[in-house]
Amino acid sequence: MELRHLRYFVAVAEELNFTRAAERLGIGQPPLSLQIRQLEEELGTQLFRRKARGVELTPAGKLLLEEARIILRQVEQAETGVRRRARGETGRVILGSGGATYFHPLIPAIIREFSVRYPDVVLHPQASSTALLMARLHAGQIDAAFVRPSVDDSEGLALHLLVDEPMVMVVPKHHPLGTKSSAPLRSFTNEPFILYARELNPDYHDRVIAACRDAGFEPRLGPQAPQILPVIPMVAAGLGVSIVPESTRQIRLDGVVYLEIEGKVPRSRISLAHRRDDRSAPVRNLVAIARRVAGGRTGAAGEGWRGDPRAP
Amino acid sequence: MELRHLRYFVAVAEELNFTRAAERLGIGQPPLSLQIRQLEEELGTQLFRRKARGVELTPAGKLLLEEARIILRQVEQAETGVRRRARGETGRVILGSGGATYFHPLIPAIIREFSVRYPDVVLHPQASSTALLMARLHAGQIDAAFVRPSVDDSEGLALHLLVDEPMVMVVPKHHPLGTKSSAPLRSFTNEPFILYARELNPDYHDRVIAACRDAGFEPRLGPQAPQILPVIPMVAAGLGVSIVPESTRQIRLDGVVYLEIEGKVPRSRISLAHRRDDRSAPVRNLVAIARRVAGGRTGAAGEGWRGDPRAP
DNA sequence: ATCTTCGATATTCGACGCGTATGGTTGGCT
DNA sequence: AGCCAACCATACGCGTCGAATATCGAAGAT
Repeated sequence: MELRHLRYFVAVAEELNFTRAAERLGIGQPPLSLQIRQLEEELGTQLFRRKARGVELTPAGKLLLEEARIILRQVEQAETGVRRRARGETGRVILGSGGATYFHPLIPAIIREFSVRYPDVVLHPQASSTALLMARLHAGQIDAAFVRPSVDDSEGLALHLLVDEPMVMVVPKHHPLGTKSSAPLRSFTNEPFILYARELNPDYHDRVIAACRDAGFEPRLGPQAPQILPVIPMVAAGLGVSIVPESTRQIRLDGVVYLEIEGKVPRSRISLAHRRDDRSAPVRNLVAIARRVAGGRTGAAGEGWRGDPRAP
Repeated sequence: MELRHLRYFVAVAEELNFTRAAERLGIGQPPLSLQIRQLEEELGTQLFRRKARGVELTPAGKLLLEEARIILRQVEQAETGVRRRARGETGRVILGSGGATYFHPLIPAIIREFSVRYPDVVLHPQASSTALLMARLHAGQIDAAFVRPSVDDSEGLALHLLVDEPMVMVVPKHHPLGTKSSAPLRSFTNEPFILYARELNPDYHDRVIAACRDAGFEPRLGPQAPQILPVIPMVAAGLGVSIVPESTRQIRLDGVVYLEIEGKVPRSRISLAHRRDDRSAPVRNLVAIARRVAGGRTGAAGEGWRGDPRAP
């Protein structure tokens, strides 16, 4: 049996007239008669009772009409379903977010935009550390992730630069610098410097150290934080000072003060990472939307997420 | 899209190898490749990712695999469903029963046998009077009925004789005849004779009267009963005497006594009636089973349902 | 580097679905 | 009663499409 048989059968069953059904199908009446006859022979039973004026359905024909309609509808739904899946309009994206990237307004904006454009793609957000996310990406456990990457192209992963934001100093409220709104980085000489654990993101760690050396001092290492985010409450607790991406200023924790860095400003990038060989349409769409929402800010020397307080 | 595409697709998706799938389908590999390509073009997307060693499903392919399996299963079920319906193994029969026919053991035996043989045919039993059942048959409200018919072939209805049973006399317990086990019909001379209303089954009525005249007397008409069945309690109530089909002896009502008729014994027939133009398979099957269960008793001069107490 | 595996391509053949022409039956109209 | 119109079945030629055979090409495996 082929779908043609069912399509023809439904047409005849609805018209109860071979000639009209054939016209509706855009074929001649004789081939239609033949196809119906074939169907009847294959099923071993009459489907229509041929009367002088048109035809009528036999009980078996009535049953087949119900079934055929269901099948044809299902085929149609399968077609559009597959097409939509291919366009990335349905499906699932497990989306990681690390390094406190979700505090940058661009990230929720991207996610919001994607959800609006692709409401039938189920997003599974997952917050973790950049290093863990990279590993899970490789392992196929997640599909994409917002990260502050160490290298621009780790094996097999594609990275799309979205943000390049300046970092800011963060000190306890009652720190001598607490009344200022900016300071040179070297003000941190001899201050206990809270850092993101090196194992989890060597690049970030090293860039911070390098920034200090650039500013002319060797940071006095204080306690380590497992992620960027916990650095803030640790500073609030008076365990030391640190520098963090400007977007974490969103965390208006009582007890901490953010200062813009005078002089050469270290910067931190946010990229969207996914497997390079992942041709999945939803991920492609996510990347496209991310780049679009990031807009002009995607350049290698991209701006911060707002009025760029960068040094000359 | 045709079912062929789906069948081929599922084979490839299951084997993940065009060559093996083609073997399984009993076709060559090149045509299989072509059909899959056609399907992909129609859907506007790749369904397989061709790798050096075999192929793998794309996300759209995975979705289509699920859908295709469902569709193919549904097509199969539709086929077998239609075949079964055509054989009368599924469906519905509205089955009337009139004239107290259901007290003849053959009737429940037929119904039981039919239910066992065709467990998926839903039987809707309906007890009524013979005349009403005939009308409903004509109107298509019921499909078949056990009746004690007046004529052997009313317009458009086919009748299959199942039973030809003797009638017996029924008298109140304290009637002078109440101690006997048989009597001549003329013992009813001058007794009030309870009869089934003539309008509802003229034939039955007339045959009873004729039997009395044969026996040499004119029955003295007593009260009328709307159906055969209520005759028995009316006799028990002392309203008169009557004759009833032997099978109603099953009703062992306190206060009535049944007597075999000596001499020429009037008889009553049970037939299975259905519309002559009704080719519905379940009805055909019901007729076949009824004739089989009725066995040798179907002859025009068929026996009673047990040891035939017929006059010579 | 060579061989093997496996899918793609090219070409021919055959079957089947479709169109045109025609026949046959039945119900309705005059 | 007879003719006509409606409508399905049959007959036959044509074109398309699906399948088989032969061959190629790419990518792992040894």
